Amino acid sequence: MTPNKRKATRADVARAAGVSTSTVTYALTGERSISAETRQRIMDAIAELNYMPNAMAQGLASRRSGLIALSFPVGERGFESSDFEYVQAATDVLSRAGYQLLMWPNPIEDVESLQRIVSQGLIDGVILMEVRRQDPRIPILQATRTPFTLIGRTDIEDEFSWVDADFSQWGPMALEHLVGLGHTSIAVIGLTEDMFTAGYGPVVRTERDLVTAAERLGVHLDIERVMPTIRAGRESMEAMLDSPNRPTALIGFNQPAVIGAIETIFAHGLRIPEDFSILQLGISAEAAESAFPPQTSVGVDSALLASTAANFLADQLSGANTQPRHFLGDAVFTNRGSTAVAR
Amino acid sequence: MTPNKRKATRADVARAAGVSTSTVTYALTGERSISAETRQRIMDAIAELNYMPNAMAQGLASRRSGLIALSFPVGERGFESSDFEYVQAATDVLSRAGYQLLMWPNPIEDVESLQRIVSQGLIDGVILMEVRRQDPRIPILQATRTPFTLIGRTDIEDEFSWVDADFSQWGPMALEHLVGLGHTSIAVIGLTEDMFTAGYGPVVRTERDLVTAAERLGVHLDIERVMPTIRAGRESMEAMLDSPNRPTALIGFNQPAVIGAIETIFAHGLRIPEDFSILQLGISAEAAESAFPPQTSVGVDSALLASTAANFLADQLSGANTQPRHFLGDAVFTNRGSTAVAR
DNA sequence: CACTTGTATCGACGCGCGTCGACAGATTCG
DNA sequence: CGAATCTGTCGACGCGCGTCGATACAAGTG
Repeated sequence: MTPNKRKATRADVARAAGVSTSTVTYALTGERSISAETRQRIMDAIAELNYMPNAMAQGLASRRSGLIALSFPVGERGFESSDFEYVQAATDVLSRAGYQLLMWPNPIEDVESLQRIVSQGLIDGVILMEVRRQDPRIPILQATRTPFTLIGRTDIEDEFSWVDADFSQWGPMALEHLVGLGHTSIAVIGLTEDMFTAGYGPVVRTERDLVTAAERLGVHLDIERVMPTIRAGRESMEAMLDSPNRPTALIGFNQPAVIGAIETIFAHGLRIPEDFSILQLGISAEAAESAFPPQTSVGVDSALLASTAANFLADQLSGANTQPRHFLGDAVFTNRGSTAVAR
Repeated sequence: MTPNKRKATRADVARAAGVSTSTVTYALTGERSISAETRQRIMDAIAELNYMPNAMAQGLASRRSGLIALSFPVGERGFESSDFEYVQAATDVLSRAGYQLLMWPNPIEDVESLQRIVSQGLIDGVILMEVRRQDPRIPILQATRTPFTLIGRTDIEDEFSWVDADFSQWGPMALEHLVGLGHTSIAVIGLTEDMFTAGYGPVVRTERDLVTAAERLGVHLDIERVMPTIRAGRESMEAMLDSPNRPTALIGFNQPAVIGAIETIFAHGLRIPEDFSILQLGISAEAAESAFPPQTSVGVDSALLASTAANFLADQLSGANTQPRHFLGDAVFTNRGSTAVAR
């Protein structure tokens, strides 16, 4: 309550407690043993003076900032609401481990900025989102010896710690659900090929696994690769509804396009799910629930991925675990009522 | 390319350039005049050594960290996708001004954590989101003399810098659009009263202004205050569709509830917008466009709000402007086709 | 009892930078 | 032409903390 002009420093506490400044530090960090009564005197002085260690000075002396950057490039596809689930989950874990999260929404290509911020010693570690098969951010982090963890995978999988969805489960799980409802001709709205190759590898396998599962289950698949726009989705669905082997269900792996597809389905006088079933892959819970109708989905628990990644990084920084670690998140099926028995 | 063990420091640069360390600093900051040739020698040495000032040391010496915290409490209503628009816009402005954005998703009530982080001297300023009429975060920031700017308003408006939507425009603008289309009985799905009073004042006025505008325009308003859930929205709309003075249009100020309302409208065999018009207030562009059908809306340019707030704070920190500043963002009408002429 | 081990504390130094006072030389002014 | 001012540079110090070696003393060891 007394209006101190200056913030209390370690020296003030030492003076008030009648000890030396290093003793204050040891009482706080526990790096060396301190008698109970001395510690108590120090704690009293700290409470009295409202002392709080200066983060900058700690960082300078200890060479650790307590800051972790989260690189989530906004890129061409913009935000999805699931991105926030990542941020939230990572923040929770990291703040419990004593770290703060720094936002880093710069594009993947903006390597100079990344270079700058890690060279400044401002950051103890980095979590990378939207990882590409060959990601330009990684060489920089390696060169500066900055610990990092990926949410996603690169072409080289073994050298770094990463977490990712187990995409191989998505196709089979989605198909089995629809086939179980009696669908035999199923449309797939995926992404254009260049977005796959520019993007990252495991996603490509999703489609391959879809085809394999379709052959095994003996159903017909009509795979369309469309741009992630509402318009492209409309046109694509229009074509499929006019085709001879007209599908009765849709697996979507491209949110904007699926929105267009839904419009087209309604425009044809079809009801969802009575006349046409929809199942989306990798859609966030929020988006799935606020759509009309709410979308049944197969995806991953993104909060789990993010918190696992955060834990990997925290362990690495504390020295608890230096080896690269990997985590594949199981596919999660959520029925929200947008699929039904085939007519 | 040479594998330096240690990071280059200011002393290394000084040695390489044959000057003193302080001269290096002055060459970098421009605080004192430096001859062109000396500056060039220093710049060469910097490039050669790949020198980058240490952020912690700079922070310690200058008492400024270059970090700005963004407090966006997640609270009971969770994320909206528009939240990301704020983050993105604020980051852009601040990074241009040389600041980094720190995420601070802790709840409003978690004042000890806030207290801690600002007392540590880790943060130069704070941007507050989800501001309440009496916000517990503000006294803490004042006590620690931490500059801050609000996105939203408190009961006391004049003492702090803030930016906010001009809610008073929303109701009239929405109503005039609908009345212009011939609607005379209009439903309103708003928030429950306790969420208003717990929340912040200006929102309350939105509703008052709606009523005033309705009287002026001579139309009938059916205002429902419902919980922000899909279920509550269904029930509310169900009741309104059964009422004698059945509305032909809906003004929504409660996204989850409107989703439920839309389901109900479809369930009654009504088409949007042919049989029933919908206009939403304060919905983010992303949410409005990914809804079915895309939602015509009246709201605010949230990116503009956020970047204005960021500019206010940056100016305050640079000493360019110490006075509190205010900004009211004009209402923005976006026609996405969910309204039509009344039948 | 002499010696090692352990406990509790102090003092000095370094982390890398910003800033202030001092100073030599060049320039301007009356 | 001497004094005042300006330009360019140096050296020393402080920011607040972590850490290491030294020290004084108590407790355990043979």
